Amino acid sequence: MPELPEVETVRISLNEHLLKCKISKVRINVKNLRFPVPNNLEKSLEGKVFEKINRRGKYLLINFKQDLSLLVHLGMTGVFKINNSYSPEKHDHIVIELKEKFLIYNDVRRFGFFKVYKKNLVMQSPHLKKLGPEPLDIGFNELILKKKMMNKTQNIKHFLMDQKNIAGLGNIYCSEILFDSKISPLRLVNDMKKSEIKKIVKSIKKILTKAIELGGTSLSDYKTPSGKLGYFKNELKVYGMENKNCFFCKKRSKIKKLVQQGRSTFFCMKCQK
DNA sequence: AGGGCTACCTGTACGC
DNA sequence: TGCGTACAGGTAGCCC
Repeated sequence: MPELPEVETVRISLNEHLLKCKISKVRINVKNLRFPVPNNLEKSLEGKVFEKINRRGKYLLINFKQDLSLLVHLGMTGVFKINNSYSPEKHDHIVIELKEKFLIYNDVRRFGFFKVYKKNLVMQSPHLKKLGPEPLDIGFNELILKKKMMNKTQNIKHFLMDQKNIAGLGNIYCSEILFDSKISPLRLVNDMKKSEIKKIVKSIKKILTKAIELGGTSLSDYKTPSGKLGYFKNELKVYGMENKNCFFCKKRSKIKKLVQQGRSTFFCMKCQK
């Protein structure tokens, strides 16, 4: 499910609902997520009070008033649900009880994970340490990307997908970003012109910002913690659009699908050079 | 050191 | 209807 816009939407929603709430009880139904749920998670969380929730790339950093940060990755199908009462559903792995509220972690494929850190150590976690820059930071620009591209021979789609280069882009938004910047996903990074890199940076910011405004993209699993869908689905121009007329050149060309590094890429051969 | 590929898991869609 | 297969928003950890 979740790339940067979805995780950011979840972050905003959790912040709205959980700030200052105190955890009364934690129940773990399934221990084997991507990594084992920390042994003492129930004990670590009970009695804790939610503070500001942050995001880095596709990771959530859930902070507590006490000296504790919960690092959460949603994998492919991880969702949080916030309800006033609890009625069990399939794949509810972690149920966190608050005063008159339940926070539930549900994850069909179990690729998500939870890890517990002391506040000052969470940024040192191996997951976060290797992440590239935040694409929506003001300081993120073509010079930073260009530097990362030096001496690399990969195609641009693969490059954008690598979290070491930029944090937060995934399979949907990489196709959409390259379509928006009219750059072919097959282009190799070492022969990209500065003007093209600039276009890509502009498209990254534009697409991600718009997607956050619309609450992310709901394909099958993804919903916000309060159960809302993400409406960027209606803005997708190429992802999942194989054989459809191209949004830009209309009937002159159809969207093609190809597989790069084992992942589907969608693009227009006429518009993207 | 750096890159490429696979495994992890369940659900769904599709062809036969 | 049922079975087999391919594919799905991600990434750690293996191998080369």
